[in-house]
Amino acid sequence: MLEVPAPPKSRARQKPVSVARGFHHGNLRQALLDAALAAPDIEGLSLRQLATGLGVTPAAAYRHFASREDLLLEVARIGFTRLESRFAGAFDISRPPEDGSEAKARFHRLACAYLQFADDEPALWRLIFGAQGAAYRALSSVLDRRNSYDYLPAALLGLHRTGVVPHPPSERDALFAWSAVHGAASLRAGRVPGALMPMEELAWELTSRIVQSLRSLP
Amino acid sequence: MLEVPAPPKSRARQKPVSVARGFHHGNLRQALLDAALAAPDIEGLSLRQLATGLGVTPAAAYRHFASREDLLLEVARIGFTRLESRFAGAFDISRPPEDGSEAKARFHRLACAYLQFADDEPALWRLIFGAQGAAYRALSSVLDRRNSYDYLPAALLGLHRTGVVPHPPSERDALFAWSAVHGAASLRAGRVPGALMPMEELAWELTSRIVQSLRSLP
DNA sequence: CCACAGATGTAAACACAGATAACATCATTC
DNA sequence: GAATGATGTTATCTGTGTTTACATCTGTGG
Repeated sequence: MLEVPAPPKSRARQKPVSVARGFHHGNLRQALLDAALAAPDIEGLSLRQLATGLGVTPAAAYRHFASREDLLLEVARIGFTRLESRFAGAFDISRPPEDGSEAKARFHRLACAYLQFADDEPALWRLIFGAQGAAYRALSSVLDRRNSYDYLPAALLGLHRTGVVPHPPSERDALFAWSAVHGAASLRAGRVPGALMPMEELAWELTSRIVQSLRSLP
Repeated sequence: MLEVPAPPKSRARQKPVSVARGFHHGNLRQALLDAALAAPDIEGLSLRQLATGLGVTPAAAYRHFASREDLLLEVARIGFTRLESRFAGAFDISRPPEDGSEAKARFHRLACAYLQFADDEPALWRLIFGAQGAAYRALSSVLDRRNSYDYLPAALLGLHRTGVVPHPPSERDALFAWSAVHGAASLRAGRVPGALMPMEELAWELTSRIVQSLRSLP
């Protein structure tokens, strides 16, 4: 439920990321979300600090969120859409790749998007996938995951259509690919020494090995 | 506040997992650790509940642990050694595999141990690897990781020595294998639908694909 | 134009958490 | 058999999530 961008009546405010209308605060909901998104440790933040940090009473937050958990879930939802938009930037899912080289490049860019998200927004990554992916699971039932879940199969399908991989991709192929990339991102987020090489190099290692494994299996 | 079920004087105690000496409580430290290990959500538990649940004052816990975080770190350390002992059960690292079939079986059992740990002790798994693996990283500097870090390289080396894989295993080979298995375990812990097949089958999928990828790379 | 209604924020309070300090008690040891 | 140190208790402090009652602002209809 975003209410943002259009002032209903008069009022000529330029928006400094949040404040829009001329309410008591000027939509606090978005300000709370923004502050949470900017926190270095989203899961660890307190509603009270968040509220008082915005010059507002703790109880005010409860006009916009049912609970702290509810706020965090909304933040996770935003984080998820950011990840999705990175996927969308990796390649255009509606246009098939021209040749094998482009198909491999798409797969590589998709892995890069995943890894780069973990690098760029570690707090969001932890919120979504950390702690057994509680937020992730809670979202899965609500979110239409179609978008984000379709990029990996599409990338693998592209590899097959362009002749890089002989067999059409199965769900298990996708699971394996996802496991490898997700696991590498997790190890990287956990600062495991071996996973700290330059991101594109890591993505190349992963994708080329995954492709290699897909070439030869039934 | 539960009053202690046991009279505070003499008493020849057999140890029911924890209580040992005839102190006020009889070693509380271990009792706290045991209670924490048995909790369904270790990270979410409170020192107070833990203490009062054992019929003891909250402050008593601070005689044995500097802080809640300290207790959790100790629990994580125990969890890590449990994981290690599962690795040890997968194969004897001091004896090389007889042939390729045994080498592959060792690799498979190692993956099984990893996945089974996540299945059997989800709370410990989350504590160690969840939330960016904070506990895991905190432990890494203290723990002698030699033991647990050596099983995967040993398994890969066995594959090479028995001729399953042509090239000697590099660190990147190990990283890729670890990423795939760790990622699958994470997705499984997060109850991602695709990862919920029977554990041994999943392990087979993973290990055979990893071996496949190792066969053909430089 | 202005009172009303609903949305928004405040003040005060409750229960609970982690943590500390001063005190009590027990087990061991000289 | 007292001294001593490890262990547990009784307050107490601060901070957090959350709720309740009240105050204020905003937009709207008479």
